[in-house]
Amino acid sequence: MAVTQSSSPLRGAALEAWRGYLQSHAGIVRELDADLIAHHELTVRDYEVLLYLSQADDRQLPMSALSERTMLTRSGITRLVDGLVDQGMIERASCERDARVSYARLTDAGYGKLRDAGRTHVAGIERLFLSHFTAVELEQLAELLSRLPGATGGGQCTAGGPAAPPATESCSVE
Amino acid sequence: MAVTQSSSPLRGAALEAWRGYLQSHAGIVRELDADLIAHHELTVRDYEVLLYLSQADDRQLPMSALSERTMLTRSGITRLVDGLVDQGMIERASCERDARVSYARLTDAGYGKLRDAGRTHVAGIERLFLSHFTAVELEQLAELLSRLPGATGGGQCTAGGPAAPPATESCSVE
DNA sequence: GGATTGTAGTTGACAGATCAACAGCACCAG
DNA sequence: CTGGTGCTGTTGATCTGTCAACTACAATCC
Repeated sequence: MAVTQSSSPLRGAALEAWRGYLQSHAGIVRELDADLIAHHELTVRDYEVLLYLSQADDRQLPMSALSERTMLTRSGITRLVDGLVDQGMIERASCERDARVSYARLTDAGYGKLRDAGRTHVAGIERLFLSHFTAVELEQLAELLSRLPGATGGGQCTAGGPAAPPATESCSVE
Repeated sequence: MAVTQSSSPLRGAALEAWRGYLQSHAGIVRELDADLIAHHELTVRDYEVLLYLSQADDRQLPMSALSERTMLTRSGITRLVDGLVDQGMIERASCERDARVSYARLTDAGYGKLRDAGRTHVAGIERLFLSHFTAVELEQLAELLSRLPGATGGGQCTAGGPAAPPATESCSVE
């Protein structure tokens, strides 16, 4: 389990890897957020939600599915979606089969906004993250990061709803 | 520059790498935080601040130096430090040479708390992050992540204060 | 010296997210 | 069909951190 020396200080590559992991994340997310807000009045979180919806069947997803994908709390998602509903990008819909679930559905306006913002966002990701690596390195990185907790699969929708994840995902609307 | 195709959707390894990066970070930090709070009533941020102070000369650092290292705003650091002062882990000190700067100095109580919490925290980092990689892989990872913005060097103290970073850093008090 | 410019830190107002508690519904056991 | 258990989503209270504005001081230029 490699936890035998758990009380020894972190050293060398281990420390660098960990620090790099933490600090780069903070810096990149902050800048992506600033970019998206400046150009589209949209948060990275907002964008993420719109994106997930755009990839789902009928462009809708139960709240809890959004919660899992975004790593937010259910209550966090409720409030985030509230905001997007106020802006007209999302509308709520009820589920016929299970009256507990409430779908968040992407509106046409939301889809349009997502397309616009997507250009900015993908450009940002490439500039701040992808452009620093070669294709081979990206594969290495993907493989390494996939072993970490939370990164596995992304989590399916546990509700019996029709929210089967599409086979090929993308990070901007195509 | 590799930004020529900036409007194309992210695919394959690029997408996996990026998703893994985001999701693993959220999951790991959340769990580390829960661990530390449960066992020591301390946030990861709190821990980070105490750690940086413990590594500095005289166990003190100007607020802005803390701000750079933690990737927090100056105002964020003010409030975080306020909390740690209330808990008696940090005390404020003024600078003789520059009346604008205010040092945060680690108290003995804070140092003790840091030592205790360090065991939990390092164990958590090893369990959630390090244990998934070999030594060679950690070197690769460190090298790859070091290219990302925000991960470079960690930033020195811009104030003329005596806060020269130590040559060998560690991630827990030794 | 005196004015200008820039830096360090704090504060008020606010956004973002969490936790705990709750209401409504599904489902299984009896 | 009735009761218990568990899941979904929302709400109130709270916390954390940001932004913008401000004070106080330093440094530079005239």
